[in-house]
Amino acid sequence: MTEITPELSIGQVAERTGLSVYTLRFYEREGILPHPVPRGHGGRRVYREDDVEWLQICICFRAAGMPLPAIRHYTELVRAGSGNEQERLALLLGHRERVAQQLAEVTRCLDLINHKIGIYEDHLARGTAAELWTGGEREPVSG
Amino acid sequence: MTEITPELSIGQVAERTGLSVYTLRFYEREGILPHPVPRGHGGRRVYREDDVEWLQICICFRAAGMPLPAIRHYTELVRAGSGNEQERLALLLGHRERVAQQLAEVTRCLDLINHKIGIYEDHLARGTAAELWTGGEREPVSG
DNA sequence: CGGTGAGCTTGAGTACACTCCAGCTCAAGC
DNA sequence: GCTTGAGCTGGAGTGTACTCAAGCTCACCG
Repeated sequence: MTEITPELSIGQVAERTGLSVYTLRFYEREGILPHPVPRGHGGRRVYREDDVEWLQICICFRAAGMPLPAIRHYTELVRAGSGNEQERLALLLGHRERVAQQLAEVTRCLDLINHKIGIYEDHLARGTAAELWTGGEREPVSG
Repeated sequence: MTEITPELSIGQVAERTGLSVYTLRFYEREGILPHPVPRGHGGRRVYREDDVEWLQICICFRAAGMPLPAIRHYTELVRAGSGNEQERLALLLGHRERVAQQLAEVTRCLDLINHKIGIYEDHLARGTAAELWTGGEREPVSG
């Protein structure tokens, strides 16, 4: 199914994920990967495409504000194998709620920024910029 | 226009904004407020509703991942008065881009979580949970 | 066979954003 | 008049998530 390249060095994983090699080693120490990365010649880490995919999920979780301990917790559940799917589901549901909240917050912020940008563009266009602080600047909040 | 309460203590501002008094003092030190907070009897900070509004904007910016130095920069432009509206606009436009990116990322993450939740709910409903890791777990990434 | 480059480990250092402590001042209540 | 509570200052401490340093091993290249 897959093309080739079953094995990846830490440098290649860094390149693919955008994480630094430092961070990859750090994540391994932190138990963020569902299994210890096997070592090849000279003790070098040997990653596989699976690991890159997993890391991309983790990156996504991180981007949504999931702290490393929570990711580790999820990882541990997966590592423990089947039998705890309820728990995994609960964890995901909880996280979904937090992400949805964050999404709402960020959206609200974007609205605010757009509103402010509109005011600045408007006033700059007609040269009434001097009144921005006492007039327009406060508008987004109070109204 | 406003009801009453033209003056607020740091404790009241903390209550209204959800920030701690520590954070409020910290933000002042960091130059996050557009003017030094005046002091009343016994050197106590005297805030006004304006400040609460400004802080709420800052909280919004923070929630969208704007670092404190960037907020300070914006604050400084506002503090400097009129004449730098182009710069403020540029700053806002730049920040909007970052926020939009973050929004896309968080949305993508929410999709991923929803996808995973769907898989777990599905499999739990029909008792095929044992195959999740080798089957469903990787699906959200590879497909 | 010496240098370069990628990787290894342990452990320390950094950046950011708070968070708290010690020791102080007031004002009000009992 | 003493305690309590809210606030003050300067500076130290904390938690999170990296990030880097020192000193090492290999494999490869000229």
